[in-house]
Amino acid sequence: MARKKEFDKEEVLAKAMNTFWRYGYEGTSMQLLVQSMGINRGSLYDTFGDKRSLFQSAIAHYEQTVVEKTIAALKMPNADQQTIINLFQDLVTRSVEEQNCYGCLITNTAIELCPDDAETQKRVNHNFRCITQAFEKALAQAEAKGQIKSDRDIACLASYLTCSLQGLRVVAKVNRDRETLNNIVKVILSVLD
Amino acid sequence: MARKKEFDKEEVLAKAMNTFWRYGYEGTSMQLLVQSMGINRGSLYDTFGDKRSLFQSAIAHYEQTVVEKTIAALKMPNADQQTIINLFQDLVTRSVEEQNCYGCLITNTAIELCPDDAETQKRVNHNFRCITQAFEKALAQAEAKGQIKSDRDIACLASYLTCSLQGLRVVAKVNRDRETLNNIVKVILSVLD
DNA sequence: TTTGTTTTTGAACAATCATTCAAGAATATG
DNA sequence: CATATTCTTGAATGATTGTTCAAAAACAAA
Repeated sequence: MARKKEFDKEEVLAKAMNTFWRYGYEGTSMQLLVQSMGINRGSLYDTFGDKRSLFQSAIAHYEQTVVEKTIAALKMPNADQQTIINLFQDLVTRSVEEQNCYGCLITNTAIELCPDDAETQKRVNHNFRCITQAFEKALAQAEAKGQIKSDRDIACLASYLTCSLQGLRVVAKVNRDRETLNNIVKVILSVLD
Repeated sequence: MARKKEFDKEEVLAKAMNTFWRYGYEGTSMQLLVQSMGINRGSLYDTFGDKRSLFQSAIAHYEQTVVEKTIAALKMPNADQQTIINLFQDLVTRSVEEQNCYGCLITNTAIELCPDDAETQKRVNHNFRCITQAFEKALAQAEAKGQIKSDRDIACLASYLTCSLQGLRVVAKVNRDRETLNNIVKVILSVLD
């Protein structure tokens, strides 16, 4: 009964996500978004609301795609200690090899907008809990397999791994030397022995 | 032979530092700086140059004051394992108790401006190395006292502690629950046993 | 084809951005 | 006191900020 949208909503949202990922919230102007998303100003506001709303949508999309993909292996029934090791080693590899290393959108957002923006803080917090829970699942299975001593507190270990992940993302922003990052990961993971 | 400055340069620089600390680089406008520093626009530009220059000065001042104060204990001749433990526990206490918790200016800057801004990246990198070196010194003395096994690689442990510090600052931005942070610190420090 | 609805378009908005500059005020030296 | 130098002041700059809106275009149903 009316005109059709000329663009795919999810597709342009992914582009907005990448722009925010690259330049941060304050560093991304609506003009830049118009260019990177490839749609008109009006269409942008009509579809996604104002800048803040678009950013929230972009974060949500990041959680559903990038984060979900990263922790998918941890949620598998066969996840164990090796899965955790792989996750950290993959992060090092990606940090070193990818030319455009923007870090993690969630980490970046935590630093830039929290704790001033309560809604965003809630979102980031929820995301950290999701990651921690995924670690818990893998850790529990690792313990069942006898890879981890049964007297260890799995919840604490999981929070620790999430924290270590954030630390690595900060360090990798300024130092992308493979050996340095590998050495750090070795020590991080030595806790699991 | 001329008029005197009506303000103390270091004093107003400290105010600028606090503003950047609170709002980030992009989030801080020159208007806000004029207000928070309490000097006129012209005086600001005349004394500190443009926004970017002022920011560099502010970071340098942060390193010389806040960071230096934090790692001073690690550099003492009697520094050892307990000194490291205290540093992490103090960070938790401050994160939980201080109403205005802006995190660490260096961490915030690493996330916001690196790796796009090469000069800033260099500066942050240098700062991380300073912290790591301070950890190394304390670790070496801890090893000499027999608090740490002699087969551990102290350089790796030091990089790891710096990384963990960054991770904690990210987590503390969104979760200021004392127990959670304490549990993470316990695991972080368990590496030193 | 006409009508009703939605999307696209691009100009326009006021507000804020970083930066500049000329004029006035203050101080130290001659 | 006169002069030279520096600092302060506040208005003004043009560019960019996020946001709005009316008109044109496209489509589906009548």
